[in-house]
Amino acid sequence: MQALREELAKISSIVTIEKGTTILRQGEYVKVIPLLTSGLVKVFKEESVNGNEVLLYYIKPGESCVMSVTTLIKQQKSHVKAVLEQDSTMVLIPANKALEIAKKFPKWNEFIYDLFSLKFDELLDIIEVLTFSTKNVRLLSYLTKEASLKNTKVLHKTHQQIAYDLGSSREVISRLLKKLEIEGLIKLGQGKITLTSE
Amino acid sequence: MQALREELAKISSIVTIEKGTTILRQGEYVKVIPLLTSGLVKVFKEESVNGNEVLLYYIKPGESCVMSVTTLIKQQKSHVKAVLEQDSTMVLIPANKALEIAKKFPKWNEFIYDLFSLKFDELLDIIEVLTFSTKNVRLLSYLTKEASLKNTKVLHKTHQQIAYDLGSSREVISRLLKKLEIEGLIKLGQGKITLTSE
DNA sequence: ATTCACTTGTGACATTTGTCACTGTATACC
DNA sequence: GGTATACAGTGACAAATGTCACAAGTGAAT
Repeated sequence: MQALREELAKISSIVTIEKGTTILRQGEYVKVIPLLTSGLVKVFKEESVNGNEVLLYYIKPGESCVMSVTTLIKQQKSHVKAVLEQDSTMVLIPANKALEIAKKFPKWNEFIYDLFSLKFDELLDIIEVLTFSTKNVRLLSYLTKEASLKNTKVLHKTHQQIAYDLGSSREVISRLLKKLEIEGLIKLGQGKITLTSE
Repeated sequence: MQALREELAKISSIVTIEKGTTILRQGEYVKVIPLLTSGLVKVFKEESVNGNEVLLYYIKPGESCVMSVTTLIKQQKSHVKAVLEQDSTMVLIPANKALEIAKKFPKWNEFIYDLFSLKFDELLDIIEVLTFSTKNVRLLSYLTKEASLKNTKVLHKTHQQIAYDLGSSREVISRLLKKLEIEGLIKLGQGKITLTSE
């Protein structure tokens, strides 16, 4: 594992990129495999026709972008979009070196498998909720996940932003949030949502 | 690649299992990695509370079950259910040998990565349709995928079966199918749906 | 204190989906 | 032919969601 770290340090570059930057566009080819060391990345699926999008999952520090890995191997265009949610630092592994790494270090494959499994499970959860639940369940699950990720009870988000993440409309989100507030699960403020843990 | 095949032949057993058998249950631990040589396997996600389920994707001949691979590596319970849609033959790779294989044959990892990428994309498609489209789009996409998979224009399915696969109800599916028939996209018969390709 | 931009609330309405309670129709088997 | 049995159609209704058109609130800057 130490050897792997040294090898990566040798062939990779480290960059810091600012919040809001799109580091991977849908339809683009992958040139590097990013390994996040600090910050947070959101991964979206864009609707093929309109410009709408849904949040799929986050990439946290210590994780990489599994989609980069596969699109690299299969030489195909990316089917997702990745945007920095916070200023982030990442190690960039050049595409051509990544395959060698995988061959030389079995640990690397285990790492990737682990990630795949994690993200696969997150997609499964989304599909389950989308299929069997109403939007307020989806919304609540989004809020709690968001809160645990940022490690806070207070989310600084507008209803519109949430609507984008969930592929819904602002009015619907507003109404549902209001309901959740009435149920006592959250407290609403301007551009701010507080989870009331009970 | 030849060496890999020989190695697999040495350590694995081949079995033929009949249609309808559940080869992997949700919550169960994985003991073998199946490699399908003939037949067809459906993979479902079950709702955690009720018994409802959604079809996620199929495993075709030449493919393996990616969920088996990761749940094996991570030693976790399966989050999906796999049922034989047709009588199927498969090579069973013992769990303890699978890791050795992965280390010895880089090709094996590539194979798994490819599969992962494929199935990941299918999940993304489902999420996209669930988020941005109505059920009739989802239904149509289901029917065409089903038809291309079985390589026929005639599907032998009842409305109830389709409802189960999509996690919906029979009445809804019936109504939507009727609409699709009026639009001229399909022709309905008892337990039978014919796609009219134009 | 006023203004302005951003954010949120709201009522009305159309669609979509799910559910219930039936009715009608094929098909196979006797 | 008659009759089960599985399969499909239907009407009525409620709930969920999306959309439109505004109204109202909030907070920062001047």
